[in-house]
Amino acid sequence: MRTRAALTPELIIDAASRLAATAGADALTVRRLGKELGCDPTAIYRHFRDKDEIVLEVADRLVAATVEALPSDLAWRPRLEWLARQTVRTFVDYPAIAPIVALRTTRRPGEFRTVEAVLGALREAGLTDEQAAFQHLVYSETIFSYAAMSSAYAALDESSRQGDEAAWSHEYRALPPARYPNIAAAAEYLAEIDDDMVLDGIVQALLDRVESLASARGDVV
Amino acid sequence: MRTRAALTPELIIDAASRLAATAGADALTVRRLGKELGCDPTAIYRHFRDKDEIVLEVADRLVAATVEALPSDLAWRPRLEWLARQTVRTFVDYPAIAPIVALRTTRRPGEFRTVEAVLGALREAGLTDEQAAFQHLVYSETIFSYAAMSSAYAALDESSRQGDEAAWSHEYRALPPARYPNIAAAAEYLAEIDDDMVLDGIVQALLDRVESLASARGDVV
DNA sequence: GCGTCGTAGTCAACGGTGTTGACAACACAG
DNA sequence: CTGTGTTGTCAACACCGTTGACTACGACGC
Repeated sequence: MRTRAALTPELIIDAASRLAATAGADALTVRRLGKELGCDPTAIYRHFRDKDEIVLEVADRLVAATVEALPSDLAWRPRLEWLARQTVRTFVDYPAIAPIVALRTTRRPGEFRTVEAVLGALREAGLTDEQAAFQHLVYSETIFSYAAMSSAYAALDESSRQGDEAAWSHEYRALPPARYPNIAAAAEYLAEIDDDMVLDGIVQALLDRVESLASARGDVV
Repeated sequence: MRTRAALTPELIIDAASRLAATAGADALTVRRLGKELGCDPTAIYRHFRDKDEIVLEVADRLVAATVEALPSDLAWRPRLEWLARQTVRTFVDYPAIAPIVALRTTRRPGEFRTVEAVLGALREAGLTDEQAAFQHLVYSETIFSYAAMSSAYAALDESSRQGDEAAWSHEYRALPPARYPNIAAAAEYLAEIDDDMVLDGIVQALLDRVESLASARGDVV
């Protein structure tokens, strides 16, 4: 049974990436990985200590691909806007690894380069090194968490998602206005807001704050 | 075996809440729930269709308790700041249900009252109904995602968490400055930023934006 | 060329998860 | 007193990540 090419970390990560790209947050399992590679599932443990290590590797690959595609000819603000949108898109496309990327530090090249890029944009905006360090964390934790949540939401089964959307368009409108006056006033608008608009709103708030910090500093100097 | 009080949805949710309050994201399992109640795990399925329904119920109870504790004598801005902090705290205390609350609409009383409270604060700030609807989503999605991520992070095993903290204080400082000039400039500050500060930074950015929208509107009128 | 040795793959198994279907025991209505 | 329907029990299913024993292979020293 030596016809198949020998297993390598490279091959395993490739297969894991393919699985993670398929729908469903639980698409990436060791048993499926074995089937995809045409070997016994436990053979994988000869090359990786545990599943976590595989997921971190796939994660960093995605992060690296994202920052690599970052257009360098943009000003700092559209650059960070692009990065936020692309991050959410990548997370939604790879639901199996999204939660891991969001809360773990991979400590791998892709992450280093992303941190470097974000810090660069913030310093370009005119922040001090200390401000840049802080706003970097504010920006990336916010975007990462939001992307992870979007991803998890997109990976929900159809029925749960439909229920959630119906809530905004129907149930919230049907609440008694006497007890919920604010909802009554806002209900007609709530149903029309989609995810992209919310992300835009978040990014705008974060980057407005960066601009105001930068200009305040500019005034002092 | 009828000495034990008969099972009710109420009793089950109580037990589930107790389990969810213990450490670990996977503290709440059907089998443990059975043990806690002193009955066979599958008896629970006589009262709830599946585990998801239980988790949603526990989740809404927490949301309700949070909004109930909201001090009403605060101005709109400190009120939203309090709500954000308390939400994160609750999520961290109940790691088992945090991811669910963050991305699902529970469509239950606790959620309604929270939405009502946030919308009320935003309208008080001076936003139009449409702006309030939009900023409500921006605020709550951001806070919920961030809280869910904090919760998941807090529920990590000690070793992973230590690795992550060591990354900021050691590995990022050890990167070659030639290739990572921005990280080199910011490294000394990165290690000193803690989670509370980041949350403050996020909330500040969001609410500054609300204020600027409100004052822009005030100018026009 | 032969023996040895480490390693990569296989296999069975463990303990865990949510969930289902058959069965029994009870409370209650007629 | 006899159904009847609800409620708890039990065994089982199909998964999950992971471990330990076993085996077959390639490479190396002599």
